[in-house]
Amino acid sequence: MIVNVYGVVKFFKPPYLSKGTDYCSVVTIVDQTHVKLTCLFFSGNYEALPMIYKNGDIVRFHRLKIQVYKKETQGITSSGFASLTFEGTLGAPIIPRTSSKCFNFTAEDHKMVEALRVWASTHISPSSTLVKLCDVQPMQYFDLTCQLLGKAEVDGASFLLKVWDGTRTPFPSWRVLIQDLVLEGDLSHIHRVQNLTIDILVYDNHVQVAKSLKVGSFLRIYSLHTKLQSVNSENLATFLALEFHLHGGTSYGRGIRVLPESNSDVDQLKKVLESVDLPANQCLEGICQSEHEDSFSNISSSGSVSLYEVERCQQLSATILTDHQYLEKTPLCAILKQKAPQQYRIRAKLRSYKPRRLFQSVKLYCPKCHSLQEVPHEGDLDIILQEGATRTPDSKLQNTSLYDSNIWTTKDQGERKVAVHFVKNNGILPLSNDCLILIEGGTLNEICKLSNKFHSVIPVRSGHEDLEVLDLSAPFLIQGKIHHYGCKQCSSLRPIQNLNSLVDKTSWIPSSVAEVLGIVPLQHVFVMTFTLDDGTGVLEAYLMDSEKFFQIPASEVLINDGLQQSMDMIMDMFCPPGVKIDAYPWLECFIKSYNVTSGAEQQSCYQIFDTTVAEDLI
DNA sequence: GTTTAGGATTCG
Repeated sequence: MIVNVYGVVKFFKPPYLSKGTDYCSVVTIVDQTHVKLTCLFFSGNYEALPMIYKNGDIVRFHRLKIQVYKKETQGITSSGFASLTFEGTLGAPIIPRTSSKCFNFTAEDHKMVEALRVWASTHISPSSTLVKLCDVQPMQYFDLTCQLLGKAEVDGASFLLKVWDGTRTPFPSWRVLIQDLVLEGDLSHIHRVQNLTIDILVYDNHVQVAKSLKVGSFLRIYSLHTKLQSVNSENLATFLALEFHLHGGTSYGRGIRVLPESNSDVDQLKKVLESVDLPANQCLEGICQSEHEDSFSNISSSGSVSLYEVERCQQLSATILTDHQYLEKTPLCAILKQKAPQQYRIRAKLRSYKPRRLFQSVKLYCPKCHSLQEVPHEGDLDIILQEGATRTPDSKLQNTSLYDSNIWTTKDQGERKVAVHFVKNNGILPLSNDCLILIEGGTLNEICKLSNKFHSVIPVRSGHEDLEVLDLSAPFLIQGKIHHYGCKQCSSLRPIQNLNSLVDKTSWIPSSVAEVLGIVPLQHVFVMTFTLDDGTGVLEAYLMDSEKFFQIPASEVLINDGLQQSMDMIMDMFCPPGVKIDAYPWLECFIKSYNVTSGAEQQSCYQIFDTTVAEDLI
């Protein structure tokens, strides 16, 4: 059949040249019925395809043909196809984007767009992939709204785009080597804002599009990939740089789209770009970085270098203090002679550190009793869960006002019973990604699979009067891959029915869940010993950090390859392998001394505080 | 009124 249909865009691929004769765009829409429809659009005319800029946009398709492909209903362009697209933001002006010269738009249509906006505002998650450069993380895919400042051919398969959005990346952008004179753009402007520009390499099918872009135009680049790389330079041992890649293909909507000047996001971007305080920015941050700017070596640096900037370069430090900047530096030899407790600002190099393996440095810390314990291994966890699974789910504890229950009996596993209790929100079951489930008798493998589907999982067992949290050797709450643990000494477990006291039963904030269940949550921390050397003496200081020092959450590092890579690169930057200590970077640290008594002997020990990796200078 | 693509991340 041929239909006219309204919907909210849930997914889309911006128009791209197909292998046939036409441009192609794939769009998935959804509406109040929660039914999704994936549509394929073809046209020899780029403008004739729906002008979708982001998920959440509202569309109206006319003369859409409905067909079946692989047992799924799909929409496809039929002759006379036409579309209208509207911004999805509540309250935004209702202005149709279309290439149609004439179309009907009644008061009823107006109401339809508004109704879809209202529905989308609570049912479609706001586009989390739209990220400013200051918020990009290493190893991330995101959509970038930016202005094109320069472009250059690199080779047949890749092309360089230099863009900015007025904010500064947490790590300096890599600089792609290009031949002199191939960079198209206002070179002096690019030089002026170089600390705010990033280099993006686009590959394969995107090269043709990139070539045709006009410098100065506003772009949205979809599914741009970041990667953190350690780079060797002549005057610094190593530093970290963020690479930006637009890989070949169109998976996940990878592509580039030019945004019209009338677009509201472009409007906002322009305001940000105009308010960028160039002279101040350049003076404070430009100099150190320009040392390793290779693609600009052909551009003469104008103006003189102030003393302040020179000093800043000489002081180049891989860590900085987050407080106590007023303190004078103390040489290590002086600290070693003094009695604890004291506080010092020091400047030293990291001669070595322990443990060498990352997973050995992550521990669980109780902020109440200050005890430290190991993160349970997967194998141990499986055993703990299996022990918890020996009791048979008690049918009296199923289907309460708090949850709906279901029981499964496994085959060929001794008739093991698994009970899953789905926690309701005001008597109604939420969508699975908002839903907390309680599971009795599940294996680690089953729990992991369920935690991918559901917001949160709590392993439980049947008690006398209520379900109970398992022994605190097991995580009391599992969210995605993150396991939340509680302190055995400090917690006094309360019944599961206490979850009823949480008003919003869809957000499941770990600290709130812990509180109502009487659990004192443990914190994931890095625990490491740094051997610091400033040439006057050597001192061992320990570091305990949840995410302030490395700016990497210890709770996630063991389950995230990208974070592990970042962590390894930071440590390699502090302590570059195969390099003499002279070439190591300086670390500026704040340390506290304290006394430890063991038997009759008293010893001074040291801990690093209020210090963080200097992202802007490494 | 053919074909293209038919959502589902990477060579770099």
